[in-house]
Amino acid sequence: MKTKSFSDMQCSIARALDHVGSWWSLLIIRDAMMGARRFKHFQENLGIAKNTLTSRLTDLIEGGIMEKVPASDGYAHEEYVLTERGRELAPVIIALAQWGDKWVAHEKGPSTVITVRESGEKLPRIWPRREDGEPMALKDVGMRRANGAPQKIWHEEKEDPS
Amino acid sequence: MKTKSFSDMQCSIARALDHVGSWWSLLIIRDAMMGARRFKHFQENLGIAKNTLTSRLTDLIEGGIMEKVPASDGYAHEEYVLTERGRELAPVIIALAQWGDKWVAHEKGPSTVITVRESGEKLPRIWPRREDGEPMALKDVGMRRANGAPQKIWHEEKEDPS
DNA sequence: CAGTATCCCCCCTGATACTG
DNA sequence: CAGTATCAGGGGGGATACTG
Repeated sequence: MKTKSFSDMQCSIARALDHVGSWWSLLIIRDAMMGARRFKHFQENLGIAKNTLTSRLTDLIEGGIMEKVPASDGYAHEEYVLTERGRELAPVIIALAQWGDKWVAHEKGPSTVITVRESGEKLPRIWPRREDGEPMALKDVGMRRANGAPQKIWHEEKEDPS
Repeated sequence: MKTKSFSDMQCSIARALDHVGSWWSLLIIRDAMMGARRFKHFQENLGIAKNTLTSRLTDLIEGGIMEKVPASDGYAHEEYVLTERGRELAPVIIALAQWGDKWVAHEKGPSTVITVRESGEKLPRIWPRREDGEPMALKDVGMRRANGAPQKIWHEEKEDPS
């Protein structure tokens, strides 16, 4: 995602997107979260071209999201594992998966199943909550631009004709 | 995001990504959530080319994420608003914003502030939780491929040499 | 103001062949 | 197996000019 890098935007979302890079990145991260560690695994499971995979992995490493480590089994090859920064993308992945499940499910059903590991139950929907832990209605979530950033039109209510 | 559409993958995440389209889509959705409704608003705030914006908006409408409605103020122009399907992308947006805030913040601080509207407090971190509502450690979240889908390497523990 | 129409560029991606 | 190198394409994106 170049041509107009998002990284200089003073917006957490844009900056996050800039780091995550391209769509492949999310899928690579997803696979890594499911246990993929080796080049071959990513390549086979994603059906991605090798050079593209190399490129994406490099980006992810430069972004501090993954890192290259010696093989866990003592073999010569190296492996790719998520850093903490990368692992903390889990809420993004989960939110995407749950949205996809609900709104654009495949006819054969979801392929990625996210669970509470100990109980084996499906993970409850990830959702904004109040301080007390209660899930809240989306309309009760406020989003606005902060002080420093240019405030243009909006701000809470939208009924201004501009 | 073509060349290899993700939509035929039996993976909720890939399918979600396919619908959301390109990175611009997320930023458009973000702006819509903050109250932007008019072509001009999106264009000015995002600094996106007009034809590109048209293209992205069209995609979002075709994907059922936004819809075109008559202007709320009675003017001739039309406006773009999120559908329920689109609004439910909020967890994705929020997760991205919070990740960006934490890991790749702009030196001037975050520009997008997400709050609990009534209290005005910063929204608690969106995070996977158990059935009882307690937030859980990421390592306790399970991700695996479902029955129908090809199960390759992973599955819970990763210590298999393949 | 809200687009549409052109033109062009360039990055992402894929395919193939090659190397340690 | 894990990449790197090279070549080619396609689409997303930008700039500008034009229209209702």
